[in-house]
Amino acid sequence: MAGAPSERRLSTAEERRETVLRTALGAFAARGYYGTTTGEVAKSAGISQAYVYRLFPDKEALFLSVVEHCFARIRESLADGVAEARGSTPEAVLHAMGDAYARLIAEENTLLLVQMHAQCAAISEPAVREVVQRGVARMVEYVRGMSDGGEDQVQDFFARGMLCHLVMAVSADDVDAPWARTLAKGIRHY
Amino acid sequence: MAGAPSERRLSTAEERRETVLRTALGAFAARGYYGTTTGEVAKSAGISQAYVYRLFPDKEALFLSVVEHCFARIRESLADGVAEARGSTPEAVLHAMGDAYARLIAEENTLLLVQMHAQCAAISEPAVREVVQRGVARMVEYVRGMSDGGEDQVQDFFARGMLCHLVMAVSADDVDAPWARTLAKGIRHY
DNA sequence: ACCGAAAGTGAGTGATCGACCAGTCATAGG
DNA sequence: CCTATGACTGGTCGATCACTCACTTTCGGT
Repeated sequence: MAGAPSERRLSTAEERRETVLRTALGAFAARGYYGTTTGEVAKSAGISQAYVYRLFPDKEALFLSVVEHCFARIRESLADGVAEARGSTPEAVLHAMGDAYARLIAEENTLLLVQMHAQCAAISEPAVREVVQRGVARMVEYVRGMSDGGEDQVQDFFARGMLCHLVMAVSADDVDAPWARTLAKGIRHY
Repeated sequence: MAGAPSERRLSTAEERRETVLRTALGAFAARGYYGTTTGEVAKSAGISQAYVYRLFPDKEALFLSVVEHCFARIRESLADGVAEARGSTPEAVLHAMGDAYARLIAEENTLLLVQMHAQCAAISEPAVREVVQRGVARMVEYVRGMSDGGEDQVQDFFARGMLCHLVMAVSADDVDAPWARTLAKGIRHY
């Protein structure tokens, strides 16, 4: 495959690890930590199930990697939002961040779904809870720091983000009904 | 059946079904639909695993019953809130509803946790999605109708409700840090 | 051409899952 | 007391789970 002689930075195993990470993201997005099997992940990554365990110590570590990758991607998109509205009012910065986030999950809604599943798994899986706590903590402080918004503004920002989870869970934007329109109002899905 | 001389409304099987429903609520609250086994439910209900399948056709039906029971309990608490602020301004009614909901999940946070897991399971389990859609739809219309609030007010109400999920998932009220205080601010946990 | 290391897999391990069935036990009506 | 009915369980089924290991293939360096 692409026997490119020039700039190959990653070892082949490292490339595989990234492939598995990406496809595992899709798998975990659908059925979560408990509902996803390592066999499914392997299959969708095009490798044997045994090799998953060469790339990651166990299922939990794989899931944690996926969740962390997910947080990183979201942070990047928030940074994009900040870049668009640098130095504006807190309201403008928060709006730009929300918009960037909306664009991100519009083109890759698995990120949002993994967030949901991670929060669910955090309930009774200490290792997951720790990662989610750190991820959320960092995100809150980033949003606060970059927007210079007040407590209520920052809180509203995350409340609105969580509302996206509900909208996605019930497919509110596929439903043509008043209740669905109320929930999804103003949530841009590009 | 019901040959009981005194006031026994439910047949014994019906009683058992309710017992299983209550304990299953606790089990599903912890590990969700995929992560909870019928064996665990049976054990915590004090019956054999086989008998779970006499009371419910399968695991899915049991989970759906739990979720529906959950929605019903929440609706009751919203009604309590309405009763406290009948005829007031939309803001007052919404606040009373939120307060009643907060009291409910303070004394039985499993209801909140099941809601989270139900939304996650709704992603790839059509039957669950249907139940959650109906439950949420009914809730939105109830809140709108009773509060007479505008679209934005109703939407904010549910956004705030979803924020509770995040607060619970990361145990924000057990963490003494600015980010946690920002998220949990104003969320009454009695 | 050869070799050592890394990439990758087939074939399993024991454990546990949801679901089922044959049967035991308690009880109420006659 | 007898018997029919409903509550309830032990034992087990095939499938599937996370995880392991012995093994083969690929490939870069010399």
